Amino acid sequence: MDGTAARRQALDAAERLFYERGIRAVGMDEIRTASGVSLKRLYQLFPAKDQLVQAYLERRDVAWRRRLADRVERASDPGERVLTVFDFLGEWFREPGFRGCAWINAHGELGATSPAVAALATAHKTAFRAYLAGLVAAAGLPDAATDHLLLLAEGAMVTAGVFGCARPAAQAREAAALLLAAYAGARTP
Amino acid sequence: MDGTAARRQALDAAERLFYERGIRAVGMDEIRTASGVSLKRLYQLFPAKDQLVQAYLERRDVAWRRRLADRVERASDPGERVLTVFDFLGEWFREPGFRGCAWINAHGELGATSPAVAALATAHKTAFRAYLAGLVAAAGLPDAATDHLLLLAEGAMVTAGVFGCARPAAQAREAAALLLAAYAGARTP
DNA sequence: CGGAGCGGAGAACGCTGGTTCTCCGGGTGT
DNA sequence: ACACCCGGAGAACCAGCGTTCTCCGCTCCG
Repeated sequence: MDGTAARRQALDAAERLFYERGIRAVGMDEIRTASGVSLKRLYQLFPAKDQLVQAYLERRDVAWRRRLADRVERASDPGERVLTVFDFLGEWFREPGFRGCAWINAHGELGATSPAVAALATAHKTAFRAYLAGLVAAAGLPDAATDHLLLLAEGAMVTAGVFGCARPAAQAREAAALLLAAYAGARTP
Repeated sequence: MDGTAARRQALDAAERLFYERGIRAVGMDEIRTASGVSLKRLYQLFPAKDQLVQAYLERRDVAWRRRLADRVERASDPGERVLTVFDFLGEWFREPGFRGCAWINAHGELGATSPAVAALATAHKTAFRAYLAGLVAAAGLPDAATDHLLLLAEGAMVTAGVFGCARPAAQAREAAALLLAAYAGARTP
């Protein structure tokens, strides 16, 4: 097994376990068992658990935002694209094992004690917000819409996580559609 | 020091430390030092850390919802009351040491391993939603408004927590005001 | 004044988990 | 064939922490 394969397997196991159970609840030993990568190798690849945690959050950030973008691009109308974000959320919430937003969870668990984790969480949310801002601009919506939609999306993530239910995605989509209509109404009264 | 005073001091210290740093990051020894309650007494009052955690979440739930209700009741107009929720959030976010919603954080950290914590988090959010539903009904708004407002409020809490900034409260209030106008417009077009 | 019980301080205990070390087998170059 | 290196398995080490125990002084009652 070469280095990149070991790295991938380690990150796969770490991602599954950290997300499923929380970061501090998972020991390195368990990651070794789940990944089949020996402790020695694990510590060569990631000299401390912290770094494995950071690599997990970074890789998941890239993958999550690519999945979002892929899903959104299946809609062609700029106005529709904004709402597609909430369809994506609904599909995500329905996946088995969904347990809320990994960055919100990591921030709540470790944000106070690990500046690196806190920074990765804000970086992820900043990137998500920037992506939304692009959709909002392309749809000709007012700038304020970015933050309104961000709040609906974040609210849907936590609510779905805490209640273990996908409905918040549809409710957020409804609210977003009402807001979109309200912006349009205000522009051309 | 009698039992109820010791209990209060223990919970005060636990609440401050658990909220500030995360639950697993705080040891019983630290709670003893911060509260001045001996370990022996601590374990008489709360036979295990779990129970102290649950008592913390329960007491904070009551206090938080009372503060919310007190703040909202300062507005008299039913429509205004709904928006006052977001003013309350803004004041909360601005308090020194604000670090997001305690129940969202606890759920992210322990929800997967402690059914009791998960249940307390959903109970708190259910109670908050029920309170919103009362305000929505009193204002004559459609039922769907409850969940829309809930999502905005939850989104504001996480966003303020992750970015360490109070603006999301004002943005959520803006979005809520737009939604309120949209409901009114739909009812009397 | 003496003993008994209560409570505090902090040590002790056992377990968990992050990190390192030891031992060993298997492949490789000469 | 033989020395050598790489990597795996798992033990070992050490610190932190939940929980319990020991010792001691104080107070309260006879």
